[in-house]
Amino acid sequence: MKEKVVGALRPLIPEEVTIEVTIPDQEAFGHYSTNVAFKLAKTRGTSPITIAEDIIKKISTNPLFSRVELKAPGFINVWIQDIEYYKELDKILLEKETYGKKIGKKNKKIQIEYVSANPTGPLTLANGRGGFLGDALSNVLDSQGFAVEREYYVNDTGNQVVTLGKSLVANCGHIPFEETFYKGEYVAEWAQEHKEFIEKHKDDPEHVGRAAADYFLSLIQEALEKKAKIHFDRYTSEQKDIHDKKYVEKVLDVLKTKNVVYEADGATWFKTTEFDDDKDRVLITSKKTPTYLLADAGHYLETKERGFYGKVLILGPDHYGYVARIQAVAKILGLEDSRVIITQAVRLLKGGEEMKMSKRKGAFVTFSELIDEVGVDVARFFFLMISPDSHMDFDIDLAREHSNKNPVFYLQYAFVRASSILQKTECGACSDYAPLATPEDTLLMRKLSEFPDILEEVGATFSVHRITQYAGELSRAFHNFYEKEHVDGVEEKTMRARRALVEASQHVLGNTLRILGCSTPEKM
RNA sequence: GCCCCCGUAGUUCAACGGAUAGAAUAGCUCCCUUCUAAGGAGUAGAUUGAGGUUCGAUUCCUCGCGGGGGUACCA
Repeated sequence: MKEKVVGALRPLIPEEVTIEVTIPDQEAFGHYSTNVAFKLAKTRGTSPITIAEDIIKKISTNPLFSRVELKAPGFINVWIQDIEYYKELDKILLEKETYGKKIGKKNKKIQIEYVSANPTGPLTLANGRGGFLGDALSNVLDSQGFAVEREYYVNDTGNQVVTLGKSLVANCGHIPFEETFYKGEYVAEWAQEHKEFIEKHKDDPEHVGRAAADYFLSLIQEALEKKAKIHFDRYTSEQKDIHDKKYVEKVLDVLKTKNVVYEADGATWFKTTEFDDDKDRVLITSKKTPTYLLADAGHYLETKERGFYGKVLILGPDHYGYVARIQAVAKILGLEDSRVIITQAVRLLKGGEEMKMSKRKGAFVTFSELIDEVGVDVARFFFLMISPDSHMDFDIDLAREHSNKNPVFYLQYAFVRASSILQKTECGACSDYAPLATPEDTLLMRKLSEFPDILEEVGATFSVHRITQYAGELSRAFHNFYEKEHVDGVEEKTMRARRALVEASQHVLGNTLRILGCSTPEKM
């Protein structure tokens, strides 16, 4: 609907001025509102009022609007003709679960990499936050016509695997324990269960580490796919897909041809300072081992070679320092659209006191445990409500209490109520929506039509939490409608119109839940 | 030290530079002969401080004050 409003204004506004159209928080200011008059006033040197008056004169005859109004100091507020909303209802009833999706060729390949937790232990809450975000963002981009690949990059080789192996060997008492080793319960458990295996391979910690890593990865996969419903198209193996396929060597050659590589102090460096980094970074150490940056660069090259025009990398707060250098890689390789989203920390509280999460120290509540505690829909919705930039406090003691009061139930309950009405009423198709005249009817009707606009906006800005916001507004509109208006037991024409409205609501409520990755229960 | 994020109701979070700063939850008052009360109506409650830019600042800039994270030839 927003698109139509912009379309009506477009011919009147110079091309270089972007037209912003918002939905005012109160109906007295119109269904839609724009501030273009303010923007034009700046360049033209006339008052916003004069400009707005001029624009209003020209659009007031447009059949799209039922009313157009100037509001001081220069807002242009418009009301949409009912017929436009009726058309939208028809569209929803026709398109059903595809309403809001952009159909057509999916020729833009974009890769979303998320979680990518090292297989050295269970998933943390921070991993989960990025996981939910990546999963939901993938759903949105998919709906907006991108060919999305959901990727988990598995660091299944290198130093940390050796360290994990050594931690296990040390756990069985074959070598002394060192400060850098992994300490969690999970390490001790695995060591206990594989005593003989570890003893046999105690001189090859990498072998031990790899076996354990394989096991931890299988646990992670199970927790993600089955429990958290966070899905991936591809688990890319650093060893098999990058090292074995020579991407490390290949990318080094590429970087060299771009003149951004030099030798110093026996190491090979990448001139990332030319790309807003604080300092240059090492690609190959003086001991002639490649760093993770080089392997990751190989990974980016592999993505680029498989035809992706863009990549979104979702990382936890501990990887902030990595952004500049990986963006340098993306730029050099010519990846058209490379974005990095840093999710801020999830602070875990217990009875109001902070609990430190640390894989190495082993003191933490895992992502799986959280889901066991509150359920996947609640955890997902709660995490997705919050902007990735916000630090997040999660009190595990209040978790169950939160779960009983979580807004996701409010949304699901609206869906259940809609489904229930549809089951209990029966009538033919509706051809006349005019009986939808009460404030509750029309507010709900208008709210439904916002759904495609929200998806489009999130597709462009990646602000997934806007969807959970919208979900709250939509379900509120529905519950209000449900309380005040009846479908059953009213006059035939009204019943037909209302039932159609309920059916449309059920589709949009369902679509909202599905795009967030939450379930759509028929009963609660 | 330097870099990044955050600071909004008692609490957890919203608010492309827009209009009377929104929700949820906790509190208080009401509403179940009604398509599921996991609901609805009402009430009370907030922008860390000082400057600046602007017609307009929670939002942008500067400086404080708080909290978190990052600053390896580790990953």
